[in-house]
Amino acid sequence: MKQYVDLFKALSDETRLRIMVLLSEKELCVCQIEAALGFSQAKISRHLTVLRYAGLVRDRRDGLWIYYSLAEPKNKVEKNLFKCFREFLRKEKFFRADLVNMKKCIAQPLDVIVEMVRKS
Amino acid sequence: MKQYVDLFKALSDETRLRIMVLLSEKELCVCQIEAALGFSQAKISRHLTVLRYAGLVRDRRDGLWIYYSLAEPKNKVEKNLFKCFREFLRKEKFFRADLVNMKKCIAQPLDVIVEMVRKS
DNA sequence: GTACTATATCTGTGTAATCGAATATAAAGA
DNA sequence: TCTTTATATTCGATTACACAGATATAGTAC
Repeated sequence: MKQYVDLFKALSDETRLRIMVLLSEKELCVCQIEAALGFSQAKISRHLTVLRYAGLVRDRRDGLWIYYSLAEPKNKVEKNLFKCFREFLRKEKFFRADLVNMKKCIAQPLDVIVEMVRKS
Repeated sequence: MKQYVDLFKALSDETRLRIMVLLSEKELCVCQIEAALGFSQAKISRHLTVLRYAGLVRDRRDGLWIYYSLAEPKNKVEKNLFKCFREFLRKEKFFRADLVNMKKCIAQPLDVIVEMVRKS
């Protein structure tokens, strides 16, 4: 029971929904998500922790960079939700805008992205 | 965007999840939900208001009694979620227990249910 | 009209979630 | 070892949510 409540609670926040749509497209490192959404490092990191705790995403370290991606769905509800992200939510205009912005960001190397984010 | 956040927020509470599973089985009036879950009238009513505001349920008045049922899904995400309730969540043991209890309750006439609920 | 009843809403209170700003951690390179 | 850097966590303040108990509303019956 708590498992499902936590699942929906993790998704009941705008920032986390936007992160989930981005990750359903592609594995991303924290600074790339930061740049794509234009939020502070602390904010992104905190929300990633919530998603990780709910078992929706997993992380992989590569030196200083930490990459996040969608986790394997643990049940049929999660499987269906992931399908919703990949097939339906990404088509909504606000999420499309995030994806376009993300594509633009990740075209640049990581250290350039970080510098860009720090500036603003 | 807010539409989807509200959708998941409405589902991120144990009482509301349990109500949704009950309603995905059958239209029910407030006192029947009250009896099936064993919560106070005010608590059930408050949560039904949240679900109604999120557009997940609709109500129908019949004299003094007000019946609730699942609303028509407004998009593919809702459609998929309703399918999750009907096909997957109802098979989990805690939700099964609610359904069994609900069946037992609704076998009695409404006024008997109300009397029963008031006693405890 | 009054009395009654099923449901909705308000009020006050405790708890949990979110935020920005500051600080801590862990890996890399010198 | 010392410095730098990407990410995580803590702190204090604010806001949102859930609850019980009391009250209001809207229908029924007389």
